[in-house]
Amino acid sequence: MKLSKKSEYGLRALLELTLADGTTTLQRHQIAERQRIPVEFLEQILLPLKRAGLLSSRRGMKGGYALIKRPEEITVGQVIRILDGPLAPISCVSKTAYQKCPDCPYANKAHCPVQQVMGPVRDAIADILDHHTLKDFAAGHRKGS
Amino acid sequence: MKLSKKSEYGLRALLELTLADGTTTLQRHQIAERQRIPVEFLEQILLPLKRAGLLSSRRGMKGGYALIKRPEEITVGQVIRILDGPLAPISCVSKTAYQKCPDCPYANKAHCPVQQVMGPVRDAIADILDHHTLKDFAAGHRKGS
DNA sequence: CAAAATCCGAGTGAGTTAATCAAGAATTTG
DNA sequence: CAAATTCTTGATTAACTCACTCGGATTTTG
Repeated sequence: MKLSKKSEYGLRALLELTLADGTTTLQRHQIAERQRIPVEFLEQILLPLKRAGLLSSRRGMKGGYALIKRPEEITVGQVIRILDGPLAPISCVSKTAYQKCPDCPYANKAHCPVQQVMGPVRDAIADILDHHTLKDFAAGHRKGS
Repeated sequence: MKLSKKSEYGLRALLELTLADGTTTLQRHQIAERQRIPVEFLEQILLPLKRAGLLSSRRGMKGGYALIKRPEEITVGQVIRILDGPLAPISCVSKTAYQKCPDCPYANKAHCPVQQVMGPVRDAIADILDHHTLKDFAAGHRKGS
């Protein structure tokens, strides 16, 4: 039940980009400094987010990254799925990537006790993360500083 | 966000013990066979559960394991905490094992965006797992077979 | 005492995580 | 055009975790 550094950094990076949204693009090292993320690691986080269509990038001297979508259109769940894969705590209750447990003795899904507990857990997690957008994320932050 | 094999096996093992509750004690290999768990691995799962006071054991020829508490007194959350540690997806939102993230730039807990999202996630997970007992676990199973 | 069972610590191989490095391609500035 | 800056991409790595595995000690029964 753990959130990876990758996802954590990814969310914090997107937060920085949200705060700058519309005004400027941000460069790797700016994001990295502000959020204390190792630059080279950040690099490999921004790439999949770009490929997923969340942000754009420009190379060269005045390059950098910027959000493509609006903050209220990007959910935390989306980001975590891109960086870390399915939200489900066990693959047999995943909706986006269902997979039978190889050694599970319960042929019938409905009768597997693990699924009966973990199904609702998956739904609860997804429900929160898929309804929490970058906008909310940034809002909480602004209130603080 | 993943449930370990250890916890999964632990829950399945406790299910077997619940089904046998009152009638007999079960031995490692019986549990292992019925739930298709490697015996030696099962061993190191049952031990901490014993130390936590969930079950008793007897050594020697007519030995085995049995539940100490009643199934409705043991929650899934408890079991997972014993075997895998805190439920929280990130230590800074854990209630049983809070720890500041070493590199988090947000001094004030209330203003950290990560905590604002993950706090509710932790609560939702704990709420489900701490209200789901072994009795429920076994009930779903019985209905099936 | 011998057989059968749990107890317990240590070890191991594969895989994942969190970075790090280096070479390359695009873009802008002078 | 050349140099500087920045993103792009793939490879590599060190540390750690996961899922077992093993060997030996202890306890109980027959």
